[in-house]
Amino acid sequence: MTIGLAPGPRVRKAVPVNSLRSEYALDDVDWRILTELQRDGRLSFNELGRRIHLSAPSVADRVRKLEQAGVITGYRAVVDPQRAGHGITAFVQLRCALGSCLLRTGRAADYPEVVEIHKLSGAHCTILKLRATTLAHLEGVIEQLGRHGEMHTHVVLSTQFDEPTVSRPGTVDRPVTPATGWTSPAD
Amino acid sequence: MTIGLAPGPRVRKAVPVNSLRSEYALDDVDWRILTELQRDGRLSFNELGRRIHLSAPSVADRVRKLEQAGVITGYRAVVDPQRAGHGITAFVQLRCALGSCLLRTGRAADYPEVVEIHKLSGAHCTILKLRATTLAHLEGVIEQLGRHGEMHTHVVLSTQFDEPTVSRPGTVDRPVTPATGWTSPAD
DNA sequence: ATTGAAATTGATTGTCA
DNA sequence: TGACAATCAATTTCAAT
Repeated sequence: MTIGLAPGPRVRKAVPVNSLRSEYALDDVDWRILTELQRDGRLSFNELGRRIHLSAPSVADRVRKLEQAGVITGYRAVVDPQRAGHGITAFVQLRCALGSCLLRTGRAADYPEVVEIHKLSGAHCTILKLRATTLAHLEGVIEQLGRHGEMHTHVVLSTQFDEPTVSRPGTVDRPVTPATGWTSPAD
Repeated sequence: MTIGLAPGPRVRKAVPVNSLRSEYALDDVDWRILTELQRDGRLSFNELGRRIHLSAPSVADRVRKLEQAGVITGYRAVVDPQRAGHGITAFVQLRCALGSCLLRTGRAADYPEVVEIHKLSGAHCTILKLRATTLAHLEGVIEQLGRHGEMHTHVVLSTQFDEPTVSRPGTVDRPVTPATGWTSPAD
């Protein structure tokens, strides 16, 4: 009963990552949809409508508009890095040498270990989030990256919280998701 | 055709976050499933099986095992923070005062703005990722957080890459997802 | 693990308020 | 815009090979 119940078609495509830079105004209904869909991205229009008290055709329309407006950029399964063999997480701050900035030269995205790249204000121009299988693995990546400039490495000992969910601006309804599934690399 | 095609049932529940600390060994098939499901979390067993050349019942079985093993922890819609009104992202490093460590006292998870909490090695004991609607908003949060210890704030100017996807350890098949939908707070 | 069949559920359409 | 009802299509699941 906990397991899958019923069959039925569901073929909505992942996401046409169309970028319409229109300022889509989100109302209450939109936010309820986003909340539910961030909690369970596989909800059917039927079930979703049931939860937010709206008819299936209506929610379908809303969802499509949210997708086309670029608010919803996709649907994905969330994989626990630990259980998938990527036990090590690290943050790397680096100040790029002018000529060899990682963002321009090395194509940091070429490293599968690089999960995030952000340009920052402050002394260090960039912060990277890395994910590696072992410390040895991490060491290798760090070594490679080191060529792109001065860097500071911070190895994550444990992750207390990691919830990409976007919540409604004026609301403090964080679903209090305890760090389930997130553990120390050493535990 | 780009839009939804066909109807059909799909009621698989979000995720029984059961924590079975069994070392589930992932083989090639598992990784192909994870890859596809991370790309499109709404794939049906049929379509998924079609893509990895496996029968629907088989993939269903696999997926269920991956869920129960805690490898797949959920399915969620991905929302673009920018388009959802959260234009500001920031990293905060803080060294907790012994008595008032954020992780123990303040329940950092109570702040909806706190999206990630990691304990670190190195001088600063913790790194937080924040998400706010405006700089003023961020300022307020920072101020609150400041009571928990010495901290360094880094505001994200732009995000080049943000792909939570977990890739197969030995593989370098990163889908080269350009920073679509990720832009500077100021653009 | 695959193939087949049955049952169920979901998506979509058109119409009305 | 949303709700309702009906049609159609695809999926899930179960059985047996």
